[in-house]
Amino acid sequence: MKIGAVAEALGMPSSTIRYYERVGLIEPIGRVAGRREFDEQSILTLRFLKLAQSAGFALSEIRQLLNIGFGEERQNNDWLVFLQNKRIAVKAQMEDLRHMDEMLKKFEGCNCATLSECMSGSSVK
Amino acid sequence: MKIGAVAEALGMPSSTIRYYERVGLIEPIGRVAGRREFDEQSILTLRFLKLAQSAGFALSEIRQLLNIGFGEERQNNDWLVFLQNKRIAVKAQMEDLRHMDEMLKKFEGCNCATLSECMSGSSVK
DNA sequence: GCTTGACTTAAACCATACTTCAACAATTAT
DNA sequence: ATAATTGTTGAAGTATGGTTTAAGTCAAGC
Repeated sequence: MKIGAVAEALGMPSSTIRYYERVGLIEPIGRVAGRREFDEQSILTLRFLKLAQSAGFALSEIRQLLNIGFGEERQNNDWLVFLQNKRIAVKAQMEDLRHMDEMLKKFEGCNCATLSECMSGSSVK
Repeated sequence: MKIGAVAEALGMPSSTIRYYERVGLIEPIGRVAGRREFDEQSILTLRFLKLAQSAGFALSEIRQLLNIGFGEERQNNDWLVFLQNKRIAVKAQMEDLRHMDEMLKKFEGCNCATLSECMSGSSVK
């Protein structure tokens, strides 16, 4: 699959994909006559990148996930610690969002004249 | 309460608070002898700002929440639509995070040699 | 043989969110 | 009283993150 098709399929510009390769987020893509030829694996990695990004991960974090995740480093427990910390961060983020949603819900239903009134009211801490 | 004390209390630099006022995120703070004097209301707004921010809202979104939330515009239903959209976005974000957490959990427990293997496996779509 | 898509590297761009500066004024501590 | 601290302004600068573009070349397919 050539870069244009991949870009189309994943909904990201080719330039971005080239950039990801350039900065080492994805493995160097094999060339056929100088053109990148993507296999399932690299496309999956790009898909993962997109998902992780939309979940709020920075490219630098995704890089860590991709780099230290598979291979020899897997044996030591840095990886495990890293993952656990990430999961804690994800849960904290979800907690923030839950809290925010509660607040929005309160806003939706209330008749407060000011934000302060709303925030100091019962259901929003 | 003066800016230094507020900054201290909320854990944000004074410069940031001045910036928020400058760009209109918070109401102009009344001055006493040229110095800002913060009341409960403005401190609550700052608190809200911090919370919303940690929940992943951009300042531009927070601005909308603060600007169109209270006052006459409250009467029309733009506000309601806006809130509903925000809540949908929040839920979508939570969904992404849930998905990400599932993936991280999978990584934690698996022995896959590659990310692709891991991602194409059973529990991660 | 020309359009289309891809290639390279370096530099440019855009957005977000602050932060710093200079120069001066008011407050507070000694 | 005077020195140290804290505050004021507006404008410009910085940091980070993530692309995107420019300029020039190359190869493939119609």
